[in-house]
Amino acid sequence: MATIRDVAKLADVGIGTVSRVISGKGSVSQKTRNKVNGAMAALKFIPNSSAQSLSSKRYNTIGLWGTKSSGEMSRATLTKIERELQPFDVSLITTDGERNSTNHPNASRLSIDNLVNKGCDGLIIWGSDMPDFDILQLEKEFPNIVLLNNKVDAMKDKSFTFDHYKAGYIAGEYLIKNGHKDIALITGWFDTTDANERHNGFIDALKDNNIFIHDNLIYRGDYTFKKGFEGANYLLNQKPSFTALFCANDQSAMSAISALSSKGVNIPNDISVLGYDNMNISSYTTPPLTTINVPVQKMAISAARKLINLCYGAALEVDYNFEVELIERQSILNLN
Amino acid sequence: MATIRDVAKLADVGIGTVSRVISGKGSVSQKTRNKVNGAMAALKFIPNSSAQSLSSKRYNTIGLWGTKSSGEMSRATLTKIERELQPFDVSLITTDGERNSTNHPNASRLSIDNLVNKGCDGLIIWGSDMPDFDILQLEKEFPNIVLLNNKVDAMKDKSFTFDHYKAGYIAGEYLIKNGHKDIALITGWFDTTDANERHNGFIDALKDNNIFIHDNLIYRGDYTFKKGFEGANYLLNQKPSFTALFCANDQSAMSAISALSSKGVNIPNDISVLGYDNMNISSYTTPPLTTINVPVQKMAISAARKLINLCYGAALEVDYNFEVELIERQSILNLN
DNA sequence: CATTATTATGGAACCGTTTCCAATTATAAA
DNA sequence: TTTATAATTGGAAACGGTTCCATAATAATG
Repeated sequence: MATIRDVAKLADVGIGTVSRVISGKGSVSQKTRNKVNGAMAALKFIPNSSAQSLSSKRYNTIGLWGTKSSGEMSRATLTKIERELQPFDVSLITTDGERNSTNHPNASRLSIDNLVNKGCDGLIIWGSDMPDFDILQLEKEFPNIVLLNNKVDAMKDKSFTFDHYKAGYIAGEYLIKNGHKDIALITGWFDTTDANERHNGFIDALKDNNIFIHDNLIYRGDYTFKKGFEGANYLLNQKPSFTALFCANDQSAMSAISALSSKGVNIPNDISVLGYDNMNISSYTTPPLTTINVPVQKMAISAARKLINLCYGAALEVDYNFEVELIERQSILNLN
Repeated sequence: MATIRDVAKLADVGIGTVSRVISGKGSVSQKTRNKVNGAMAALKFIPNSSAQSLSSKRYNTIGLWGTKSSGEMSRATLTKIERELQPFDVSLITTDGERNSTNHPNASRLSIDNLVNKGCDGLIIWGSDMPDFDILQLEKEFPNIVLLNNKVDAMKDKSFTFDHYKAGYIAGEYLIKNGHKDIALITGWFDTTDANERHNGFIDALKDNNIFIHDNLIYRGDYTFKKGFEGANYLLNQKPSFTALFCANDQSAMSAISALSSKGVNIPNDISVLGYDNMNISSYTTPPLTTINVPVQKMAISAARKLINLCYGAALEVDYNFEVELIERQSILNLN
């Protein structure tokens, strides 16, 4: 591997000059620049990134921290983020982060420290698996962080999320508007603010219309296909019966549809199903799923841009307003 | 940030000793070791990774190269790989790689070089989007590479894939065994050996039973939901009619089912659908999809292990035999 | 043409490790 | 006790860049 000194020797200039040509900073005459570029090409010179980082304290890398439960952490979204970073020659390190637990009360912070110590200029924290307190603490020590699909009030300009309460409310309203009164629920976990707000929004919408969900008709799921399937089977055996089912995400909705259909239930004629997320699959369930569109990818893009801004100072357009929207397809029957 | 010299001073030892304590290599008396550990803790010392890489030429990072078309490059598989790396304190850099095209005849190689120059000890190349010739060339310059879901004959010990031909053959045989003679196809792209072998295996199985697919019943897809949907609609309007449809992957199968169902076609009574991949979703389509299980995650794990072995010498158990298996669910009708 | 401001340039010093060798100390053998 | 051997230890040199400062070359000014 050729070093900057080899290049300097071949081009018959000083190492400082070579460095200036590489970085584009400082002034170099056109003539010398050409010489240097020629030498670099001849030697197939590639700057050593460790040496660059060591002396410049810039890593050209950003970290992404998220846990399994950020299930939406789909490859597609990662790709969107990578695309934003590419023009700045920044790459992405991903982690399979850990959330805190009783055994490991510090797990999330530790897995983040690992990432940071690896050397990254900034961090995207995906999802709400890290307690607000820890986030604020982290930000003090390492300010280049950005939250994706989570919000901390003291960090408004670094939070990229949308109104989960409103989303839940819209979902509830929609079912009511379509004449449903007997409603069942397959929930997700309740350990994130997101999940709670969404749930509250939904319940409030019903409440505002004097509709209440019977306890028997709430099934505690976990966003997986599996629980959606089991949940639907469970609910089918409950009293009272119901005409509409709201699922915490599209995955559970899809598997719920599958479970119901296999029991001879027709969707939406017998039971309507409403999803949440608007994943790719949801256009292709049978029948196509009516769901709430969550603009994850847009949020991801803005989060990435904000982080680039924080880390490298580039002034990029960043959006903070992400609208939730109900996507009507064919899994809801209008009872009116 | 404390440096190794700060630690040395506080512990009243030489920097070499500190380094030896950090790496665990070389001999240090227990007494000194304790002193040093104490000093490191007191100073919250964290070794600077750039400096380590610069002087040791070890990056503790491996790169993953794959393109969009490696659609299976799901988050779940990434996580499996990360899990294998974690014990070695190695992290994963992902790229949204580019395949070669007429405009960019060297795109794949360039995007790989970018990754390598970033500093990684090894590389996983996912899918068959890079021409064999380029792979062999790359291996000469950078031998720490491993192929996932692809095979190059001269690199048997670095190739982690399974017999795509056999998989295709099994698929074909299964349809025949179930009495199907009028068969339609939604294919993927044909620009990878995988895809071709799978296709050939399927066709050969039919051929061996004197069954031939009518040209009208082959729809050229691209593994997306979209094309699966369009393909199914297209095929429905073709003559001759068919009783079974084989899709190049589960995504197209799922959307094909959706398209067919929405036209009033009953699966499997009117038309049977066979998928390929055994993705998570395929248990939860309506009806659940019969499909070919492709052991991507197992392959990924072994690929990661082999790479760790190449890069860091650790002797890990590595598997090269990945069995394909037909998963019977409810999307195929037995006509016999 | 002399003087001043501006642009170019070379290279030492530094970033924070690892590695190696020489020197020292401890241990075992004689 | 002496000598040979092994275990520890310190620190210079090296890894390959960036940065800054002193100096040289060039351009602008009066």
